[in-house]
Amino acid sequence: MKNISRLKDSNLKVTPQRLEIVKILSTYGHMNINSLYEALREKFPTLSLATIYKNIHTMRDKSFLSEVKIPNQKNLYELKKEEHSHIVCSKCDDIIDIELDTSSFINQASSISNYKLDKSSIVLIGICPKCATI
Amino acid sequence: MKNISRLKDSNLKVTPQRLEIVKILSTYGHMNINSLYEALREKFPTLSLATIYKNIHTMRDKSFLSEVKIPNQKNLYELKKEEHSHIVCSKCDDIIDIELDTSSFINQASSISNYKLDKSSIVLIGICPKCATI
DNA sequence: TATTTATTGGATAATTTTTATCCTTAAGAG
DNA sequence: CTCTTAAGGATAAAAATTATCCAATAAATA
Repeated sequence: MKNISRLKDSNLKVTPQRLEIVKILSTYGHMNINSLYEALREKFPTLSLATIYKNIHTMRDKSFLSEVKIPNQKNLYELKKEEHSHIVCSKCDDIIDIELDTSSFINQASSISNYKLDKSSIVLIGICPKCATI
Repeated sequence: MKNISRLKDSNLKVTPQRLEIVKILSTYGHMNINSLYEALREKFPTLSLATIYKNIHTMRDKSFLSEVKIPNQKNLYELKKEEHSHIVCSKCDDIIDIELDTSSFINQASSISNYKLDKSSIVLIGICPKCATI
């Protein structure tokens, strides 16, 4: 199965708990510690909170997942993929990924600041189509 | 004094502690709870941690300051000003403000996502000029 | 396949961070 | 100047995170 090799590729031992973390995160996209915990407990009722923290940390250290910081929300975690930005609805808090061309933006910032920029953490905030109709 | 009227304009009672918070934040720009606490204790050795949390919250609620989330850092707080982005050095963690033209960027994102976007939280990460020379 | 080693998971304690409570003090309206 | 309301300090309580210990297990290797 694909998730198994994904874990192995990152030098992470394959355990049922870890596979479930991957499964849940690929289903829901972004989750904070608590919702991840609750989702995991459905399959593993005895799973310890410490297990989540430990896994989140090792997975983050091995760049298997990344931490996402959204204004007014707890830290979220998502499976690593190509660099992308996030759009969040200020009404329903729904988050989507979006791939944007940031090059002109980063060039602009580089020349103004003289920093050598290589990464970005971009969150755009607004109203999603659903909430807009309500 | 200017800081007094700034507080009053936001319907915040003017206290010595609050004035010092404004002074420190306008000096250092961005601070997390702990460094703010330590800085405040120099002038008010008996200042309680609760005082900071209470003030940070009411000031945030009244849009007197804003919370800034930077990858791999604790929440930071800065005095409210025009919308701007942040650039952070991944070596020395130094943060600077930068005003960028985000309009084309936001337009791009709006048309792709169908969200009505009105705010952004943008952090660009790289190496600052100082660290680049070392 | 069996054995061994190193890592992981679970339980729990310890720390750290944040929030709540209570009472005294002080800002500022009237 | 007096009064009302909010703020500050001390502290407890709660929530979040990290650390520790040991049994269980993944997976390397014999």
